[in-house]
Amino acid sequence: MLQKNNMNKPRKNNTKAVVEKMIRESEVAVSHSDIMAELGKTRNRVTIYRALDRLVEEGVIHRIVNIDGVSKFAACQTCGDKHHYHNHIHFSCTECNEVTCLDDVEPSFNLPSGYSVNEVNFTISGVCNKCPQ
Amino acid sequence: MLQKNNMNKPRKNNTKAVVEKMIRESEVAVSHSDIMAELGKTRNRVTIYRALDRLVEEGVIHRIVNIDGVSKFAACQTCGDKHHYHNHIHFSCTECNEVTCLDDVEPSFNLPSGYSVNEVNFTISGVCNKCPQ
DNA sequence: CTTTATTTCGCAACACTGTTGCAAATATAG
DNA sequence: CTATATTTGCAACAGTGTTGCGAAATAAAG
Repeated sequence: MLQKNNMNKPRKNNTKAVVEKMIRESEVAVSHSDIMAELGKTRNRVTIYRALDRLVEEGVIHRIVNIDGVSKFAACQTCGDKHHYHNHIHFSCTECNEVTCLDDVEPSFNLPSGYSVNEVNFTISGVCNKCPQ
Repeated sequence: MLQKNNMNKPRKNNTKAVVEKMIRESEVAVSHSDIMAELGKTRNRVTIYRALDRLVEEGVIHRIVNIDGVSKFAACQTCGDKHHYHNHIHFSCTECNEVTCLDDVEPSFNLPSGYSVNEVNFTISGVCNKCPQ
């Protein structure tokens, strides 16, 4: 009988776990294409997109929209279980292209009355502390 | 002799001016597709992209990357000629899908040493003051 | 264990945003 | 007017992300 899944594409139904582990172990925010590069061809593009969606929905990771419009993902560190909006700054380095969560930097701002907040996306682009200025 | 440009597509070489006017007269940030919708088929997709690029480069408008990763554009109001980075908050309403510049709200934050700032992108999504909460 | 239901997955196909190369059209300078 | 520079349209492409569907894997029920 023909095996549809060959050696190159072992199906294990654990994409979500693998993706989560990868994001947790990364110092910087990770994009879909980063994950694709690491998992190679063991998983399908769409499967990874769906795993990321599920993880975001479950509040395990959060999505960062980079300056170039591409989503990056980072594990939720400082956020508790409640997973309110992420009130910290993301730094996008123009030199090394890495996006890091500056968990300790809490921006403060005062919204005019009548506005309610669901989600914040604070991204600063510049040169990070690891790159030569 | 064959006219390549028919009545439906009058070439006027003023796309940049038209686009700038449209953005200036808008209360909210405007996307490429918004402009396409208004200019209809009088201009080419690419022409509008290039006009926007030029306007951004000239410091006439600034680019806002929305939560969904799509670029929106707004006229530079508070920024002077020098056009440093835009230190104000953009509010993206989940109800009316409009993006407004909250020019008066200046977020404050303290970066760790070793970081230098080129550009900031502060977008808050939620419900704006015109929509029912 | 066997059957059923749920979840995850791969594939194909698509939509949308944005970019690039090139040639034609327009505007500007001399 | 002629030469040069800018703007434009078209085609083609790349990248990101989504959807439908049927198959496979896992979990749950009997």
